Amino acid sequence: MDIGVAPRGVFQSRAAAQVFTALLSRGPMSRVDLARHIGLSQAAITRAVRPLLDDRYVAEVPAQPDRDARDNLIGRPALALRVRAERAAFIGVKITEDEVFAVLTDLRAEISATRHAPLPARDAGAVLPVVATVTEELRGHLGRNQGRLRALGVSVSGDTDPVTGFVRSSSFLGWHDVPLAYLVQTATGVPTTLDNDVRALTVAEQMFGAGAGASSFVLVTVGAGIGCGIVVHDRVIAGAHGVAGELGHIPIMPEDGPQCGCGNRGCLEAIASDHAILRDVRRVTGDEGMTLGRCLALAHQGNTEVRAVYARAGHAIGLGIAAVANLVGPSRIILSGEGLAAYDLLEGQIRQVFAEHVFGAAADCELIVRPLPFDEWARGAAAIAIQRTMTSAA
Amino acid sequence: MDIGVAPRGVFQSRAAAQVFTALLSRGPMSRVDLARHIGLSQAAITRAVRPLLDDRYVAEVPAQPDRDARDNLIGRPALALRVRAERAAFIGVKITEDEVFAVLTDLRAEISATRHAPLPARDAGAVLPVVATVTEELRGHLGRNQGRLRALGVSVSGDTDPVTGFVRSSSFLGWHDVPLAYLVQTATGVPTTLDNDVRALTVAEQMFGAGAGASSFVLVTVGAGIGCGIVVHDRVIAGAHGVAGELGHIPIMPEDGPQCGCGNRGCLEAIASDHAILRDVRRVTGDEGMTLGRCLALAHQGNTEVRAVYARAGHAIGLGIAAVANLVGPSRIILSGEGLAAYDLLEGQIRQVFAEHVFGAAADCELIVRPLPFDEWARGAAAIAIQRTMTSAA
DNA sequence: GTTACTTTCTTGACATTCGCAAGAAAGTGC
DNA sequence: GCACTTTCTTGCGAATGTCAAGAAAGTAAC
Repeated sequence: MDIGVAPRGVFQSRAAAQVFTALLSRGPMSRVDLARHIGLSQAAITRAVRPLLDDRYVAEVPAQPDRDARDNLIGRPALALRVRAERAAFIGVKITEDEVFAVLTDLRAEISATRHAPLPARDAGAVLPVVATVTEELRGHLGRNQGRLRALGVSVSGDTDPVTGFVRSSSFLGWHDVPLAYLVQTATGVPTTLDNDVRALTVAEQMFGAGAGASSFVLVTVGAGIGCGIVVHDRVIAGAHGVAGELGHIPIMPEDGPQCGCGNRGCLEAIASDHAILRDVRRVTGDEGMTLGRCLALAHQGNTEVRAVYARAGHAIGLGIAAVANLVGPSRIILSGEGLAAYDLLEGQIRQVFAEHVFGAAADCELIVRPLPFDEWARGAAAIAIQRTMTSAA
Repeated sequence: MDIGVAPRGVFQSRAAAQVFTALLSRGPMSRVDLARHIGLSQAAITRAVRPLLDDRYVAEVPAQPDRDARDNLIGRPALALRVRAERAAFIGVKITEDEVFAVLTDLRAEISATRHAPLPARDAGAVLPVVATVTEELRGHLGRNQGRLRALGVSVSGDTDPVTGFVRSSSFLGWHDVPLAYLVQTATGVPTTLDNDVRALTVAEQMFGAGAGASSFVLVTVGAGIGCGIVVHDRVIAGAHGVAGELGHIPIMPEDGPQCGCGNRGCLEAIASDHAILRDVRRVTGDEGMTLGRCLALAHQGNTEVRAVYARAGHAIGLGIAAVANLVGPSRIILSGEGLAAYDLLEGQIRQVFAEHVFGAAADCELIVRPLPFDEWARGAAAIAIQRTMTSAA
């Protein structure tokens, strides 16, 4: 029932917020293009843009050359509007089970500094000082032409409530009902937003990445777990009860598949996560000291049994994304992961199985592979903070 | 990019359309309740309601007794507003491979007359006269206190384009690029809208059925095929390329499952559709003359092998809806089907397997079983016509 | 019965926002 | 310098919505 509510964020009018969002995710544009794009008249755009110029959130740039048609040379040259990305700074923090990744970004979520720090323990008492420290360090990197630090976004895996800022439960961290946003805010003094890590990454891709411009797309992350963010009708699906995109736990081999941490057999995550691959390679090689890095090396050396493990994983992922594609019919699927080194081993299988099992016109969806290292996850948290601060009613 | 466009349908203002829609799907309400519900001020509601009263689309009714609290006795009694369902009439037509089902309905999609007619052949030339005939017969049932016939909705299975009114392809009917809406409109003289049959049924459930009030839900239909309509963010997912909700073709037993018509192995539809069940029962009984009715009878008599066939189908459906639930996290799942007689055989397995494989809080979603006979499918087509006519910009 | 009280509904004044249309601005091409 | 084209701006009116005051319609108490 959000018809009529105008998400305006820090801006005076809803139109201004729309203009700003369009410029953020689609890049510099003239007022005419903005009008076409947003569906308002040029007059409305002119009026909406003025306060953005006054507040120095956007600037006019002469024009883009626009190499193709020379049509563009006749008539009054357009002035493009671009976001002044340096106008504000944000920090994004992704908390994993053993490490904290933090980035300092501008308004466009471009990273200007990064910090990693190991976690001595997983409880909130141990995590908070680390977050406070990296925040303080990143703050030190703020130049004087870099706008003040506006907000901080934190993301963790698990069930989070973005509204109250509580981590309802996070199995990786072993947390239950932790008021993380409040704790981080008091520890750092920076206004803090919290969200699920995959949702944050999805929002980042939607605003600034491969999802920009698509009203529906799916982001799949393969790594320690298997995550999935689904955007439909221009919004991330949140799930009526806070759970959605659990691609990792759809049944792929429910009869005879490996045991999953959730209690079932044959979940995608039990077949294709890093942990599952490591487990299977240890089994086929009999080497209990096996590491992920050596798994990769063996596969690249041509070890048939190890390659078969990766093939099975790729097969399972292909089935999983075919299921998503058949159900939601996205315009794009973005495949990404923390451990990107294995892509060459997985991609062939994934694409082939996907192509086999996707139905009808759903096959027209693009399959994009986009390795997203851990810093990108922290960037996702920053994107959440940007979105919440700049374009959401609060 | 539909921000800002105001779907107003036949009404003057967007607010009026919102009021009408709320009254349609949530039943009679006072102006105060409407204001709370829609998120407008009472003043705005008063103004929006007046033309609806003038045009006799809604009427004031004294009040509902509201049995619970006696709080409601103090203060000025509220006047409830109800839709005058008899104000307009609609016809819904569902075309299957061998029969046409048609219903005459009022504004609330309540059925006042039905017609079935067999199809002599499947080509459009054979279907159109039948549609024209049943339409004319239903028109004859229009009483003089029943408002004039406003629109007609047709639904078929397959890939349809609601905007142009073309059936892009329908494998059941063997049609490709048939301008069905135009053809029906010229054959009957009634403004016609076309949509996919499952999407139509989903809209009907959303407006008038078990999906009313839920901003996300999933409708699963089991029968000749396996269909699925997904509502997220208050809208049916359409799919970027026109395909979505293809639950029937998600891989359940891709390794060793039965062959599906789509070319793959182990699609849900190849395991749990009527046809698949019939095929399997024929195999285990060795009786090639087996019919669906006798399958049911055998199962009810306790035939272990036949019951196992149904159990496998229920198992597969349970896995399928668990996959949907894990991905989109709906607040409800409505299980329905053309052939409802088998529910008692399937439901136990479905619920058990679903409960096993649904992840975390996604398990909080309600699982509602709602047999929907064929007339309800025709009603769905009428609901599409109602929605398109009354509440959509066009 | 009259009066106090509570809630619903209505109405007038005002604010916001947008589109339309006219025109100002800023180029190219001749 | 002039014709032309496209972009941007501005004045005005229409639509829509909120706020606040008050009218309306009942119950409850005296």
